[in-house]
Amino acid sequence: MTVKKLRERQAEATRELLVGIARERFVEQGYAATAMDDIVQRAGLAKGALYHHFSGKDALFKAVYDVVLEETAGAVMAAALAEEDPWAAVRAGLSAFLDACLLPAFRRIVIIDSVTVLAARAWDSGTEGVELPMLRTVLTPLVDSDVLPGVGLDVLAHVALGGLYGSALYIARAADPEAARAEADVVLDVILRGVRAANTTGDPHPNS
Amino acid sequence: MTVKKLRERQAEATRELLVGIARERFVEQGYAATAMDDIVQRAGLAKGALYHHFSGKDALFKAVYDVVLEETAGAVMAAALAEEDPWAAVRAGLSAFLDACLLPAFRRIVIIDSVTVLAARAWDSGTEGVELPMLRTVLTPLVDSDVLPGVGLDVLAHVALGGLYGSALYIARAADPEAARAEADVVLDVILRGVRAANTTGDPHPNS
DNA sequence: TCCTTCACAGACCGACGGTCGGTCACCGAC
DNA sequence: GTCGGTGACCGACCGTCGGTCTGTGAAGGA
Repeated sequence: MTVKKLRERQAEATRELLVGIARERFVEQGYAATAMDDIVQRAGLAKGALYHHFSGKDALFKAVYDVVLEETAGAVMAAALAEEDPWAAVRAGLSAFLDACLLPAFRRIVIIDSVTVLAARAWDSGTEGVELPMLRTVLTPLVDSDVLPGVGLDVLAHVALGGLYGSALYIARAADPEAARAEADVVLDVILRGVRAANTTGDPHPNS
Repeated sequence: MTVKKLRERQAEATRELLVGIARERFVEQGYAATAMDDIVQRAGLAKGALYHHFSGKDALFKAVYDVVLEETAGAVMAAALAEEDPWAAVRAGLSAFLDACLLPAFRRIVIIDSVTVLAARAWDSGTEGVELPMLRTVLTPLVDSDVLPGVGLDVLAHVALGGLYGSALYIARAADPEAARAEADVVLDVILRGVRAANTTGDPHPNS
């Protein structure tokens, strides 16, 4: 199956070319301000080619979105799964996420535009993204064990994701992203340690 | 000044009419799917009238956004300011916010569409919304006092706002909004009590 | 070699956001 | 009152953009 026919390879190449150009434009100008004609022209193709590979503008965005998301999701999951302790895993994933927030592509595609563009498709229907399952994986040990009693996994994942997005926006707005990242780190750490200390039995919480 | 000329009253009336119709359409179909022609036709006016009052589609949305936001922001602030204790104020405002999340207008306009539509205008420039100052007001006592040491007010407000948005999205997606609201309430309460207990000196945190 | 398949071309369409010259009712000045 | 100015509103028009449709030429199995 690694041996592909010439036609398939060419088609895949143009598809990736289109996704690449689209990604560049979406990140730079945003979804609404990017014209399909512009993408097509920069790729040296005609509109027919684009619509042969993607059913519409939103589908093209979705393809870009998937690539960008997978790039960071992989790093975050890897960081989290490398830890044994559930709390440490959360902490590590959180740090990896904040690193991702320093990348313009992640901010523009995943944080800003995805909400509106994919609203009708991914949320109203049963489809789900990658972030929530990811968060669920990381948070499950906390809910399953005796800590955090009576807390729904889904709600917790949503609230956590929201908090992460909030910090992402703060970093996105800041003049100095690096410094903002450090600030966000402090806040998230305080919240994390707070929840941990208050809901852990038999653990003398370190106060300073 | 309550005595207004006929022309002014008429103009204001049409302006409010347009905002009302626009709000209805934006909430029902979302920003992108709503056509200016449709709004104009439903209002029984011509396009010229609309563009006489609003510089563009985004300006019209901003007007709707301001109205919707002010409606809920007033309720949230009132609930928060009615409390003496800072933590109780946060708790009360939080509850009022979750109530607001049950309203479709707030979800669609403020949570979903505002992020993208007002992105270029409100974020890149120095302009700020109403939510963040509001949150800052509520959170200032916590940061100023000895609790939550070393935490930046702005970051905390952003993360808190994000968490609230996350819960809002969870409620928006849920089949049973009322039940979802209750779930979100539990999660936010756990986080709140956690942070409070872990960072309050001389307060024996109630564990159950 | 033929002929099916398919990636790709590019002219075309309808819809939508936005513009602009024109019209007419209102309002202050004399 | 009437007269000139103002401004709310009209609606035809334009440019752009997402999306469609028919065509075409090369790839590849028979």
